[in-house]
Amino acid sequence: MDYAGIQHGQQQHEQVTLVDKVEADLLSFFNEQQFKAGDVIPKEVELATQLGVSRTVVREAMLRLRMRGLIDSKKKRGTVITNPDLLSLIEKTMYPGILDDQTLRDIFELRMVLEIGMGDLLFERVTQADIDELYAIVADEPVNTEKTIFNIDQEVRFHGKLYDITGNETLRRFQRMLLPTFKYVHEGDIFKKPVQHKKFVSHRGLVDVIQHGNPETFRNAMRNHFENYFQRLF
Amino acid sequence: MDYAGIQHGQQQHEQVTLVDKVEADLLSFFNEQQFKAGDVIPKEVELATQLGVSRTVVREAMLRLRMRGLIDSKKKRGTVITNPDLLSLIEKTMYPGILDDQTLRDIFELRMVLEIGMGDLLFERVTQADIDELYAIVADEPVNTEKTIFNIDQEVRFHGKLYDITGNETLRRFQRMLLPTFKYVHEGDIFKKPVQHKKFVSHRGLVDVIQHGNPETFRNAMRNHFENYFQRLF
DNA sequence: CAAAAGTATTATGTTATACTTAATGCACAA
DNA sequence: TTGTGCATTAAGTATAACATAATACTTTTG
Repeated sequence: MDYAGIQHGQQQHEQVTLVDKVEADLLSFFNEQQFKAGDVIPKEVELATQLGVSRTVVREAMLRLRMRGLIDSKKKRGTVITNPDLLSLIEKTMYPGILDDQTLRDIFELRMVLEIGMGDLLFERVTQADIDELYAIVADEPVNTEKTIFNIDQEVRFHGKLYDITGNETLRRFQRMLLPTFKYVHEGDIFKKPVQHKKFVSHRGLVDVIQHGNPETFRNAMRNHFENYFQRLF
Repeated sequence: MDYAGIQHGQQQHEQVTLVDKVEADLLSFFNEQQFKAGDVIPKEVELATQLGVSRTVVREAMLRLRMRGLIDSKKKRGTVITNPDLLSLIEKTMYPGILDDQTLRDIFELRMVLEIGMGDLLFERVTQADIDELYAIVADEPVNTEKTIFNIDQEVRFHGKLYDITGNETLRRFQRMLLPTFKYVHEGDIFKKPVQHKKFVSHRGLVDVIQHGNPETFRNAMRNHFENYFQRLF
């Protein structure tokens, strides 16, 4: 594993700027002072003079911290430490227009990996009410003809419910985060050939497996459900 | 799904600041102009006058974009569009001290979901060289006694290699991102009972499956490999 | 005397300007 | 042709001043 040369931050050209240093300084300072959520930190000018830099630099560094959800600033009250919200940040970045095709493809794969692998969580936490809801969702679907019209909203509703059932909030956040890319993939031309919307295992089939099967049969069913995507990707 | 009230950005107090607007403006501008990686964007002063704001505001907005890996600035050359670096940002924020226990538990589950679900990618892209390398890694491991000493570095090497094999860069980044939490989980007391380090399926067993099995048998083997974790979580 | 209205203060948000630094390109010399 | 050096350019940094909004304080008024 060659991690050398990986640019970890925002500065791809080795330019360790003053703001970078101040950002790190502030972080270690907060750590030293054992600041916890809600605590007010010194005002910008104080930090600036104390660190021997201009207020501009301090502001830019704090802007980054604020962006990472580490602090929150209000007008007169000053700036306070907050609990970081890990994923909200990526959620914003994750809009597909700016992602290159390879990353989109990666994300699409990632989605399938998640849904195939979630079997155990699903079976551990699913309730009969959940299953009923899933049946209700698939009941809305058009009759299972050979090639049903692909309905993206149905798709999202169904698979979204699966994520809900896992009870894993982080997982659900990830799904919400990846969601925008799916529509894009379906509408775009990531796949060479158009996606066949004939499902090997239908949504209804998956619910049946959840009702009567076990994690292992679910994994296989979900894998089969994704068959045409896999064929296109590989 | 109730998305109302979700605080999406960095400004928790509804203060939509000028920088926020300019940030969004710049993004849509880049999108309009169909900028792709490598393209140079107008210089700060131009953008400032064009948008009718001060250079400072433009700079702060661009600082955020740079932080998100969307642009990269050099001294004379100006600022260019780059492929967004989705995850490096979180990687930095993801240090476990600030995550609550539930999130840590969620992340741990997520890891297992990923590794169980990655079977198909693995088999599609694994080479004999990869398998040899995996065998080399497990060869370093202590002899498989009933309760082997749990070696976190071995663990990381082995499972990290699996992520590498998938050839999915996004997936690998996720792993690197989640990595710090694993050590924390093992050292901390997330689990009620101490983790039994006896593996149901050993690392060597997994390699054997990769050599001779298929995605389905791999998923089951990996599930089994995680058995003691599952027992502890559920 | 207490509640409301108004005023002062304060810390962040924003603007403007000037200076510093490093990379690029061009010109001139070897 | 090659290489050195200077001018130029655009980002990085610094400073000062004003705008804005939230808080604290004071005054008015019932």
